[in-house]
Amino acid sequence: MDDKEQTVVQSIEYMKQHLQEELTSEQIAANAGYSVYHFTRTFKEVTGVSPRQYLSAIRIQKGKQQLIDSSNYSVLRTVLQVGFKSIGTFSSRFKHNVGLSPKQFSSETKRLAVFMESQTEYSLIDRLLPTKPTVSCHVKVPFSFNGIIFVGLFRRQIPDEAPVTGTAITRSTPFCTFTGLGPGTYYLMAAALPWSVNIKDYFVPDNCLRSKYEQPLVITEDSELEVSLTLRNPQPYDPPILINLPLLLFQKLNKTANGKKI
DNA sequence: CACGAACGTGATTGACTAAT
DNA sequence: ATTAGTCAATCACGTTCGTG
Repeated sequence: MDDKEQTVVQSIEYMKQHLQEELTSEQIAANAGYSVYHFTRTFKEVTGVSPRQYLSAIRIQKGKQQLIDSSNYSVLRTVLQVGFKSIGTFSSRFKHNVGLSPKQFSSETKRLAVFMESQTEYSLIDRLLPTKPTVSCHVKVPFSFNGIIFVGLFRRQIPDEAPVTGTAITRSTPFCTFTGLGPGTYYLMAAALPWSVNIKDYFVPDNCLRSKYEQPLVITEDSELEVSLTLRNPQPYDPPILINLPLLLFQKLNKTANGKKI
């Protein structure tokens, strides 16, 4: 790790240790010993997102952990431990990020985990319509990996909301094609969830292999892009994965089953 | 190249209300 | 509890420029 990365990793630790408090970028920057201006730049350079976005993401991620861990469910307690001051804000942010409200998340998680486990031999092949624009993606997977690989196109550089489009693949067919995209700028990211004994790994997947295409993908009406992703080990400065991968898979399979276009 | 400062603009926040 | 909406204050992003 170079100096920048170390600074950022330290700051992330600082954020995690002070989650309950109000934190401004100013404080975080001061802790790192830089001005807000320079710190924000450095932080974004390393993580791809602003300190603020990152902090929000950590809060929601911690919330997910709490909701999975705690046997006695209480949104209010979670909210306070995670640094939100109003239940309403937490609830709506959580829903936006995770796709389920805190309560639903808490109650549906086990069911979704069972569903995930049942997907060892699934096939999810999108019909290849020749409609431009298209983005074809090949994923390089380590030989040792055994699990399910999620690939998606996101609006933001952090997977904190459902992808514009996404799919799941396996090592045996490590490629996919996205079609029917509107013009715009997208970020291509992948996460590889190994089969796990701990359901937390499915819902708070911060130790999974991942990959992000370095450049933003600028899609115009007749784009035909071909890109390649290489899965790598997680880095300590990687932004949390807030989206609910099992849920997205579940929803996608349901749509497919209904014969609807994805 | 590493860093700091100023500033306008747009985004985010959390406190509301209110309906479900 | 959740969701949706409003709203004012705050915050931070990006840009531009300055310094050594």
